[in-house]
Order: sequence, then structure tokens, then C-alpha cells
Amino acid sequence: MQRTEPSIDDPLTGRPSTLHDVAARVGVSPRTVSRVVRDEGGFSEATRQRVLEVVEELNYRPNVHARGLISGRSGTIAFVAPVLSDPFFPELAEGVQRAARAQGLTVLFAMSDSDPEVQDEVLTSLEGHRPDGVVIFPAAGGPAPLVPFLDRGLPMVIVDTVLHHRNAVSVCSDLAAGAVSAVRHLLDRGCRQLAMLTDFPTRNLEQERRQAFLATLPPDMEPVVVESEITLQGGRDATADLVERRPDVDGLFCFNDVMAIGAVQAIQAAGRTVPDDVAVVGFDDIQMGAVISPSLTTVRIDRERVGAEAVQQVVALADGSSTGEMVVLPVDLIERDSA
Amino acid sequence: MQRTEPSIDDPLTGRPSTLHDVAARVGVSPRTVSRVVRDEGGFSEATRQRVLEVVEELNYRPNVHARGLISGRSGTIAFVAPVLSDPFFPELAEGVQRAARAQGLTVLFAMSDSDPEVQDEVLTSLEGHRPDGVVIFPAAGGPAPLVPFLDRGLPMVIVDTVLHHRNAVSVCSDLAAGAVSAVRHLLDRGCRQLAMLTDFPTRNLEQERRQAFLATLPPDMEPVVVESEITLQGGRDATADLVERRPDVDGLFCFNDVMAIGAVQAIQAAGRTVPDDVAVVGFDDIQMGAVISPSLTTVRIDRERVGAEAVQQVVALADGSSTGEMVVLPVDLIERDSA
DNA sequence: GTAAGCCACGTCAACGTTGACGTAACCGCG
DNA sequence: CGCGGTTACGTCAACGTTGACGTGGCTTAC
Repeated sequence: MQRTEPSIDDPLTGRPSTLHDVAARVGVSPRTVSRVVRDEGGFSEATRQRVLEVVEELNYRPNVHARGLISGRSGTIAFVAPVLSDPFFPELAEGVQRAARAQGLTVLFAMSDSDPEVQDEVLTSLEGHRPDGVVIFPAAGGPAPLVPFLDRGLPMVIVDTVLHHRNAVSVCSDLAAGAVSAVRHLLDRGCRQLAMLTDFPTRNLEQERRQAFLATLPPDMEPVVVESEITLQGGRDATADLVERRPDVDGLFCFNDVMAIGAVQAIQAAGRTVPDDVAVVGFDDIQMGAVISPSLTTVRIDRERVGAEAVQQVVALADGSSTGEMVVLPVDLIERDSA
Repeated sequence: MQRTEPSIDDPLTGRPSTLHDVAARVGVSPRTVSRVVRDEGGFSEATRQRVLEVVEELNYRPNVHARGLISGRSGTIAFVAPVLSDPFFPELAEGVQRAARAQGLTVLFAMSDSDPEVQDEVLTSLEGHRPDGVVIFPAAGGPAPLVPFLDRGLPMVIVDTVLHHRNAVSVCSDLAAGAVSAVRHLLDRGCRQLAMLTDFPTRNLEQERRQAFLATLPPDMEPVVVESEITLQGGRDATADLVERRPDVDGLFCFNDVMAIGAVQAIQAAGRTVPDDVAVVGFDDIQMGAVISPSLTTVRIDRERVGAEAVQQVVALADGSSTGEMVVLPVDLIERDSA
């Protein structure tokens, strides 16, 4: 009732084959098979060939649980993102996954729903899997909840957020530089009154953009900042409000592309045009930005590269060869039609 | 040089604590701690409390490798998607991840790049992790390459593709019904000549939509089908070609939303309007579809639900309680502005 | 009073692999 | 010819946990 017919994992034994199975078939000890499989040396060419033949024949796969148990290294890294519905994260995940595969690592994936409590549960459960390291984009509220895990010796790479800890490395995009180039671009094209549409100031990666925005404004320009949820709807609502309250605003720098697209829609819905009445610059460079009309001028973050760098750093952290606690990657202004 | 200061995983021993550590501190045997942690029964209330206190104090986390080694169950399921850049997959992944978490399972994530060879490598490497099951959206070329893994006893849930195998269950959306309702919708709104923009017929999930399209056309309407890569650019190019060759086409049913958005752009670029000159219906209901102008009429696939269903099926498959080899989930026509 | 039964533990082996160490055979060299 | 060194293995224990089984003490029933 519980089990149907037994599965035929292995041609001979009816379960996944082990070093013992291979060894028995070849006529050597399991230790020798292990040596061949891991290419440790200390075996003859003839033995090597026989072993690899039988490995193939029996579809032997090293059991990572047994390996992890003895070596303390699981060959996995965990990737924790708040969500995947924001297009920022799938591309980051792709970068992580590809780089991990290139290193022979497998990725454990988890979501925090951007909720610190869920994040805590998820990390606690991941600890049981003894990942060699974690790449995480922290949930709302910042990186403080990660500290206990770091203290316990879990190496973490924190994306786009700075945290000083012996077991942490931050991999960040140069958000400030991006903000500066966005503002310069708006000023260069002749905007007289800029505004920034941004998240609530709960995260330090918000602060960075906001402060760069404020610092780059000409001294005589009034700083206008509107805050909203970082969603399409949030961008739409806040911008609808803004165009009514401040019709003089003719340049809008947005926290990210999702908000920027909402902003463009709200501006158009108010009967004004982009970029002629209001120029809009986003941040991230998500696919959708290139597709909407007018196509979105934005600051590109190379998420694939961020993911790859994060994996490299987490591996370094795990084997103790890590140097430095922070990596900053460049961003690019992509000029399209919205500004 | 290799290791910096040792990490302080555990307040006492300097490494992650084990059943032994907890047991020693409480003054019972590891077996009793195990009983409490797994809530097996066979211990007194006083013991339970002491054990749980110390578990908390030492941050004990059951080592899943040791568990997996002895029980044969790893508490993980693997999720394999071709890519994440197509917005279809992140939402599927979200559904899988959430359902897995609800079941106490951890997700191993891998990408096949839609390449059967990569898929094979990835699955081979995953086999070493002894996942309890796999949820996979097969790479281009269909599900045939999965058979050896299934034969070896790896339970798999195959999304949107049918494969008959003792260790496989298919979880599919009702693509045919979706295609029928899309075509009916186009006919109802008065289209005189329909066309379908689709993938090359390599996958059986392509066939299903195409055949439903052809079967639903009125007998006197000429069947027009154009094939292209299922990308934005593919949709754009094929449609640019189509509007020129067949200016009589006034209704276009697309394989998916990404292609449909490309099609809308091509139609507009040709100086014609959507939906008045050509009505367009997509498939999937990706976020972007609601944002472009005109917003996209489409057939919605509830990917979150597909993912959740897939997890349920893979769990059933893994514990041998699976019944039936196929689940079909409904789809919905979402009427917006493009048709 | 004693057999039967249960409760709350403990003991032991096993899961599959690898680190540490042992060893037999052979080689070259003085 | 004997000695040191190398090559190609084998042996054994350990990683952390759980399944199977054992046990002493207490309760209950006749």
C-alpha cells in the first residue's frame, strides 16, 4: 500500500549503488574506488579504467550526504531572495545558479517574502542543511537579523546591503554613482525641477540613492522626494499625487524600474507626456523597461554579474581565503526614450 | 592561512552542536534527545522541557545529512527550470518554493538553459543529493531524456508535458481549453481571418495549443500559422513578416505573452492598430502584459497553483501514495484591451 | 504474590564516505 | 644483498543520526 513496486535505481541491487557495489564488481576496496572517483591518485591506469567503467555501468553517484557528514562541506550554497516576482531577483538567481554550477556547487533556494520572521525561519531550516555559504538579499528591515547566523559561523554574502561582520561580505552595486549619473542626465537634458520617487527609508540601500540624489541637485533647486511602496501601483499612486501637487516637476528619478513604469503611466494618465513634460529615469534595467512606450531610460545593474560575484565571494568566505568585506560593482546609465 | 579564526558555531564546542552535545548537557542519551526533537513520544514532560531548553541554548539543528544517510530521505526536492528570465518560471518557482516550505521541504534549484545536455548534467549532479523528488519543466526537445533518471527511481513531476512512466506524474495546464477560448473570443469579436504565432513544433505542449487552434477555426477559414523563436524578438520579426504577407489577418493568437507583446509592437510599427486592425491574444498572463499599451488580452495560467500542485504530486510520488499519472489545471481568459 | 504490561529510557549498529594509517610488492642504488 | 623509497592498494574509525532492540522500575490484575 505504501510502496508500489520497488524502483530499480541500480541494475543490480535495486537501490542507488555505492562505493561498495562498485568495489565489489571491480574487485578492489571501496577506498580505491573513492580514490579514482575523486581523482586522488594512488591507483594504476588499469584500475582507473575498470573502476570508471563500472561506475558508468552501475550509474554510481557519490552520496553528498555521506560526503558532507565526514568532510563538513555539503557542496551547496543557499540563495535567499525576498521574492521572485520582482524581475530583479530572477536574474540575480540566474547569475548565482550559473556561477554555482561552474564551481560544482548546488543551490538551495528559499524565499523570505521580504518578512524578517519568515527569513529567520528559512535560515534556521537552511542551517540544518549545512550549506557552505549563503547568498542573501535581506528582507525588509535590513541585515540585523542575520547577525546570529553569522555569529554561529554561517558565511554569508549580503547583496546590496552593507554589514560588517567577520563572516560576511557585501556585494553591492554602485547605487550612489548610478543616482548621480541619473540626476546629471536629467539636468543635462534641461530639467528645471527634479523629484525623486523612492521607497520608505527603511533600508540603507534606499538611503544611498536618496542621499546621492540630494547631494547632486544644484544648490538652488528645491529637493522634492515622494515615498511609496516599491510596486507598480505604489509608483502610479504617488506620481498621480505628485503631478497634481507639483506641476512644475519636469524630471523624475525613481528608486527602481517597476516604480518608474508606474510613474510613466500616471503621468500619461494625467494627460501629460513623457519625456517632454516630465522626463523619467528608472533604476535596475528590467526587461519590461525596454518594451513600454516610451522605452525607459534607466540605470542598469548587471544582476548576472552581481550573482556571479556573490558566489565567488561566498566560496572565498567558506574556505577562509576571503579578503576584504565589500565588493562594489559598477552600474551603467542606459539612455532610451523616457529621458 | 587557510582558516582565519575558528567560527563559534556553538557557544561551547566551537562547531555546530549535535545530539551528543545536547544529551551530555541534559544528562540523557542522544537517543532520547532525538526522540524529543522528532516528537516521537516515550519521554517524560520534564525531560522534554529540559531537552528543548538546551536545544535552544545550544542552537541545535538536526543535521540533514546524517538524517538523509540513514533514512534515505533528504527532505529536499529539486526544481529544474529552463531559465528564469522568462517571467513564467519565477512565478512557478515561487509556487514550488512556498508549497515546499509548507511541507517542511527545502528546494534545490537548477537551470537547464533549455539545453538537453545541460539538463542531463544538472540532473546527474542532483542525483548525488538524493532529492526526494524533482519538479521539472523539460528542456527543449521534450521529456525523453528524463527517462533514464526515472528508470533509476527518481520521482519526477513534469510540468506542462505528458510522459507516461511509473515514476512520473504530469501537471499540466489545460492548454487546449485555453486555446479554444482564445480563438472563440477572437471570432466572437468579429475577426474574419485568424492566425497563430507559435513555437516550432518540437514540444508536445506546442502541439496541444496548435491543434486546438486549428480545430476551433471555422471550416471555411484558411489556417494560418507562423513559427518563430518564443522570444520578444522572435514575435516581432515573425509578425512584421506576417502583416506584410497577410494584410487580411485581423486576429492573432500567440503561443505566449512574450511573443504576443512582440507581435503588438510589430503591428504598431507597421502603422496598424491593436485591436482595431489586428486583435491579439496572448498566453500565460505575465505582469508585463497588463502594463503595455494596449494591455494584453490573454489566457491566464495560475503558475503559483501549478507549482503548489507539482509539489503535492511529487511528495505523493515519493512516498508511494501517488494515484494517477496526470493532473490538469484550468486556465482563464483574461479580457483586456488588445482583443 | 506474581505475571503481564507499560513507560522511559539506554545500547548498538548501520547509513556511505573519507582521513589517517598500515603494508606488500617492487625498484633502484651503493 | 640489503636498505630506503615509491606505488598501489587495504583497513579502520569516524561523521551525526535513527531503527531495532534491550532493560529496569513501576503499575495493574487476578
